[in-house]
Amino acid sequence: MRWEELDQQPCSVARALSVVGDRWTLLVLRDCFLGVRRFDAFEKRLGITRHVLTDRLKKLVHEGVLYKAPYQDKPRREEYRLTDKGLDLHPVLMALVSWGDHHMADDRGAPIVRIHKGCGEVMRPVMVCSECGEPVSAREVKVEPGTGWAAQATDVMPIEIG
Amino acid sequence: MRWEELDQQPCSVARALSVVGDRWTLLVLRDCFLGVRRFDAFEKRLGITRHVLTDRLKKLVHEGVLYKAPYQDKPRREEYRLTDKGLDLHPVLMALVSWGDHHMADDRGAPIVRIHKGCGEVMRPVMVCSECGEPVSAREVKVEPGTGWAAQATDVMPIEIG
DNA sequence: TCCATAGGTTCTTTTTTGGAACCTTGATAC
DNA sequence: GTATCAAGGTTCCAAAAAAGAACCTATGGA
Repeated sequence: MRWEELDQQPCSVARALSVVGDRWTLLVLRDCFLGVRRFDAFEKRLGITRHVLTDRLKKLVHEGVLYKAPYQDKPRREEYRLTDKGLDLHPVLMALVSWGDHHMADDRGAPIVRIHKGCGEVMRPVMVCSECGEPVSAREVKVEPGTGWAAQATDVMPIEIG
Repeated sequence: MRWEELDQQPCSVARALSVVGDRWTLLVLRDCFLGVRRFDAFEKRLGITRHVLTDRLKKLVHEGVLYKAPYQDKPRREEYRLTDKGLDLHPVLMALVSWGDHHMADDRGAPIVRIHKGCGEVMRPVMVCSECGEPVSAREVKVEPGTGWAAQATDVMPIEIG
């Protein structure tokens, strides 16, 4: 499979990664969630080349994850903001943050802490089951083909992890 | 910032992405969570080139996300399995699945469904606050520097998203 | 002897990045 | 009026990474 065919796979992970799965995209989105909106701010913070930044922002707008909103005329300037589709990526960033805090932090601890406005406490994100509310780990989830499953000769049925 | 310097950033997202943030790594891990363990199985399922697959598996072993376990002698063969550090990436994959199911599915619905063994129901993963147990969305989280924060001239303080 | 299998390595070509310079529109300084 | 600056790009070239195919090694079987 070529990278460009990813979005046609019968797999939500593959389809999601076809949008956010390349080198800089999730870092651009991290900055979006931190409130960064302008081209030169992304450039300065990320140290990304302008060429690549242009490309990633265009792609994210095209996919409906960001939208361009004018913030002045004469000369016209536009900034990039998260759409609802983009805001829905928050759990992905939170999951990465959580893993990074746990497994990649140095001895000084987490560089950034998150406070849940609802309860006012410093929080960790926890993944729970939508049905029973219990935290879910890898071994507690079984996968099965769903309605969108279209088996192809090259597909391998998912099996359970041991 | 060059891509290779990502792991030195004072940001858990950047550090996490320095391990799993390139083109094929998260797809390799998806297959690990589905029970795939052998080189040729990854190759057939992903359609990735052998060169890139070798490189990604080596990197994941080096980072402690996978480990090699022998499954036969004469000739010696080894398979790749998730370590605890690797299993902890499950929420990242779940978050991507959830977003993909919601925003990238075609009209046939999700290709794969997940069943929570604990309650037996078809589940969606939900991100909740570790302190109060309520679901958290992007707008309900405030970020602040933590103990590992080491401000540098080029750093920009996180601001709240609007 | 010939073929197959698992797990790679090597080679060449095509795409992506990195890095720097240049362009455009208007605002402001001299 | 000329010079400079800012934001948000585009263009060009070199370096790095990925795609695609062929080759290598150890063993086992027909």
